Amino acid sequence: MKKTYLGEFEEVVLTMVGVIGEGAYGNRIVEEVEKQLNRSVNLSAVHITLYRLEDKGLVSSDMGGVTSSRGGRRKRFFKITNPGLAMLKDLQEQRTKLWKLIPGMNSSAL
Amino acid sequence: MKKTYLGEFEEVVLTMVGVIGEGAYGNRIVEEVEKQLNRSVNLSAVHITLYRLEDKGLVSSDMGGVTSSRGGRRKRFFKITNPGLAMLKDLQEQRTKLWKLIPGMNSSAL
DNA sequence: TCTCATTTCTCTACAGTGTAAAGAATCTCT
DNA sequence: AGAGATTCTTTACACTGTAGAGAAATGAGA
Repeated sequence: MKKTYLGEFEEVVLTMVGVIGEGAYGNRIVEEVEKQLNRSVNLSAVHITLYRLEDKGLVSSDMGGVTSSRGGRRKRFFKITNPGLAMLKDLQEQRTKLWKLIPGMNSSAL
Repeated sequence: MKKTYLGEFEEVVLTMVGVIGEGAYGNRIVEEVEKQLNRSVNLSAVHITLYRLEDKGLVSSDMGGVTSSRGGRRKRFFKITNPGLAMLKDLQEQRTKLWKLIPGMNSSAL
């Protein structure tokens, strides 16, 4: 649990963990980012970012069971914490407020 | 004009330039950030960020006239460009879409 | 006009974040 | 037990966040 500041990609990953809900882990998050944002990302970029989020207390993790149908290392599952959700809400509130003050921004898009 | 990626503080500054509209310059932006986000920022942090935004073509700048009532160096005024506004719109659209997918997020806050 | 105080911009520096690549660990199947 | 598959972990470096020092330009007063 370090600073409370959140970088751009950290916010993306945190958001995806929230969107996925149960069963969020490395490759699943990569797929979700590519599907939702149409943006290619690296698996280890996601992992290192998840660790940083965990250091900040915004996500928590535990190792999954040995239920894999196919071979491979055990998955580490992540889920968003209450502070993590609160941070997303703060960002949401902050931005919606500001967007309404910018001429040329379409408020009805909200 | 370099990459198109936008960091967290870069987005804040870009947004403020959009909010202020006419007459956005260093100290004015500092004040606006502290007022809107209740967050203390350094003047040179704002400046270096403005230059990076200008490199990316998201804001443009020109020097102000000699109309200062009190002494001091001339101001450099910044304004948001069309690509800059388009980027904010993209971010807005992207996030509102994702927020609606997260259980526990209040969509009515939008 | 010269110096001073004021205001703002510019440069330098370093920690934090974004991203990729290489490698280690652990599982299933034969 | 060995081979292949899948995922996690470590290492590394460019980009972004932030602060501090200092240079430049303007108005006021001696």
